[in-house]
Amino acid sequence: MSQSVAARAGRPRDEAVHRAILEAARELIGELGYGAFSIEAVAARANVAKQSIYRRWVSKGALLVELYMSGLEQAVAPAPNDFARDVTALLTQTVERLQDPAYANILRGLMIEAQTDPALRKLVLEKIVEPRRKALRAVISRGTKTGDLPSDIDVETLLDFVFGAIWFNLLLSNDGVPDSFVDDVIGMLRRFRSSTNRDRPALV
Amino acid sequence: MSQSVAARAGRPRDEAVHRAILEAARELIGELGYGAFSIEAVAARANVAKQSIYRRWVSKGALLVELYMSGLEQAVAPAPNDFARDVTALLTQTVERLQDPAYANILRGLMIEAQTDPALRKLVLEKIVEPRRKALRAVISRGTKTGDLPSDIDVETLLDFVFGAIWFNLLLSNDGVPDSFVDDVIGMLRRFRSSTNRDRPALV
Amino acid sequence: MSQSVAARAGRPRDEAVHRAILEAARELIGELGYGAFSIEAVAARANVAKQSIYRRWVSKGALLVELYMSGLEQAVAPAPNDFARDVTALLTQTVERLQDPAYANILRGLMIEAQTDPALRKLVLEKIVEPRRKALRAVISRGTKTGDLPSDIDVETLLDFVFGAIWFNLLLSNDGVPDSFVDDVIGMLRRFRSSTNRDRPALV
Amino acid sequence: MSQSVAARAGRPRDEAVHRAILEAARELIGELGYGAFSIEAVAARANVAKQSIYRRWVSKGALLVELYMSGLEQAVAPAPNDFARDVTALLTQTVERLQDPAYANILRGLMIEAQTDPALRKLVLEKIVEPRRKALRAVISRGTKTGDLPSDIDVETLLDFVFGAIWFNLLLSNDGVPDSFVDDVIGMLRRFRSSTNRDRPALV
DNA sequence: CCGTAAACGAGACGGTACGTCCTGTCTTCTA
DNA sequence: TAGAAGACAGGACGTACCGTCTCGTTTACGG
Repeated sequence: MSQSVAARAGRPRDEAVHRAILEAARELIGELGYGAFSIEAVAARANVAKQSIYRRWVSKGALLVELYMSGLEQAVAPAPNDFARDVTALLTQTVERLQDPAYANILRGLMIEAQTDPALRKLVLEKIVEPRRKALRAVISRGTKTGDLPSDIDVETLLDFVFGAIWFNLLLSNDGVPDSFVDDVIGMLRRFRSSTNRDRPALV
Repeated sequence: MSQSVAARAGRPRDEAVHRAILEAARELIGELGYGAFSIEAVAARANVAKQSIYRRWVSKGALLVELYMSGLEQAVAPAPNDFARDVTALLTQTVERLQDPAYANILRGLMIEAQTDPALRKLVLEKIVEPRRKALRAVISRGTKTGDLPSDIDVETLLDFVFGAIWFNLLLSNDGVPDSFVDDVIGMLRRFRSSTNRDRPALV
Repeated sequence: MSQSVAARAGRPRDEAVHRAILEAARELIGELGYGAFSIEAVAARANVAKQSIYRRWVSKGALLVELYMSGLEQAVAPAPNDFARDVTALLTQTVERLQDPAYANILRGLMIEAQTDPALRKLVLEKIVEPRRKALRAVISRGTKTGDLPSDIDVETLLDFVFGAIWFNLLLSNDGVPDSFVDDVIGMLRRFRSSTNRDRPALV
Repeated sequence: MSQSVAARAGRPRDEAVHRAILEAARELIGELGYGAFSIEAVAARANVAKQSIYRRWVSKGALLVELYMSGLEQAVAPAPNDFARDVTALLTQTVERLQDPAYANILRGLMIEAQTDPALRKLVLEKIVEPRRKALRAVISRGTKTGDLPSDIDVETLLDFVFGAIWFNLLLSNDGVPDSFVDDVIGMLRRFRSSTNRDRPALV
């Protein structure tokens, strides 16, 4: 929680080393895939000692997390205007990033590592998964207020649906997340809207 | 012609060896997780030569596929009565299997291996993913005819939602697929129900 | 010692198989050297079952022995005329056979196998080493009678010298047994002769 | 310039590891023979990673070479007094070392490996064979000057004889190099002695 | 001429060792 | 202390052969 890192004794970490590692890692995983992504390979490509990597990240997974985050532009909160446009903006941002093989492979690698590293699994949830869910949760929440979604929609399950589908396509499908994905989701969300309008009165 | 498979020359594969491997593998992955699942460990526990494993399966992943399938009872087609009950039956079967740590770990392992093995990814889709999708697709299809679901629902995206959510929970969530999952899905599906008839025109 | 093998029940050994194995073995060891000479490789090249090899020879070494002997023409006893010519004839025969890479490699292989197989070591001594020594021993013996060699020469050590030098060159030298070898030996043997003539009278 | 070898970067090789490997190797090959001498066995007995062996020696044979040399006391040049005593001293040293099963097995192993490894064959010649030949060559050379040997003796063939006989007995004979060997050689060398002066013309 | 019995191709099997790769830690020298 | 370099114990990989075994099929001979 201490923000300004207490200046430690001795030689300070070299920022250039940090960057060189991230760059080498991104190249490797982007060009050759996760299979070629080993600490040794990264160190070799970055002309850096293995120890310099372990000094900064506790595991391959931790490096992947930073690798994923380092390229993230500040996620701009969508101007709250139109529900469909907000959803589209949010998901398009996510999906487009997955067109980049580097990003896609980083996420694949994170998923692999998380399976045998509980600490990393937690980290992935906190740093990568939850922020995205939070953003979509906010949009959905606004949608329930504008009537674009039923007010009693099961938000968490809906989030599981949407992000689950993205992960699934990323990890298993032949062509990654399909181009039509965002539209498809919008199409599904529209289904809920109407159910609100007409059903609800009849039932309650 | 009644001889379905021409008897190959040479000593036939020993069925007991086959079983011993699968059993050892299931024990290892069930008790110690995917991290302990190495060909060497399986061979050692099964009292079998490594080569006897490589002779049967081209990769760790291929073994995992058979491991997953070997325990599958014939999937009984649900008696086509009630939509909600059919969905419940189908998903409960799937979700309950994931309570078994062995099955869950097998699927986690498959996901890991599939990331660096395109042939395996295809195999997983064909042998594991698609059959389940097919089953749910059939139930959904019946649902559209009985009016439980709108007839123009986007079936494939819906399947992505449901199975994506399952995979996501299996791979990343703290507690695996939640107990309420099947009910949650039913709840979501109900949202679509009455929307079928004629609210589309009103919206578009 | 029973010469006519008692006719056993069952299918008799196939002589063609026998020959095919020897032929394949000779090709392999001649062309690719002893490193490529494995039972599996021989069986594969001969289109023969491994068992058919083990049925005939207890070990790789035993096969090598037969391989070595199978090509040996009956060693003609040199007509007892001139000492130097007898020695030359005998050694030339030996040395020339070693020009054939197949023979040379067979002997190298035999030496290798003999190091870890006492039974084979004995066999090599009996079947390959001793016959040659016996032949040279006879020539030397005649030489002592004709005065070409001193009568009290240490025959066994002399045999060790000559055949030791051959083995040494075969196994370690850059170019195998040198072309001049037979002449060199004759030259050395001549040294002994003269010692007889002059020393002996003075000494005895 | 006093720093004979530029200190290489990185952690230096651990001298204790080096010794542990040699010791384990010597024990194995001495007690159990060359058949038990595998890199894996050596690593296991030395409590050392296989890689630590491969890092130091390119092959089993290279390790054997060092193993052979590591125990060699500085070969003291024999005080040039009596020819027979010099020869005796030199050969006794060689032969006695072969009484040690470890040394004998090391040389047997070297011979085995050299047959399929040309680089090793060269190394054995350079590091093991040639130094011994050089030593005996020097003694012989002195012998020709003192009249103990004819001045025009064929030195290299003589060396082939002596060392060939040693190798031959080491590799194939029932009891290794015989106890009488050194005396036998001396006896043979004496044969040459008086032949030096002028019997050549008489013979040719 | 029919059954017994071994030979035969084929290839499975338990084992052992190979040489390589990578992990995460360590030890050195040089900033 | 950081950093490059690389050693280290350990673990697993996938491959190659070993010598034995178990199949189905073939080929003699002896009753």
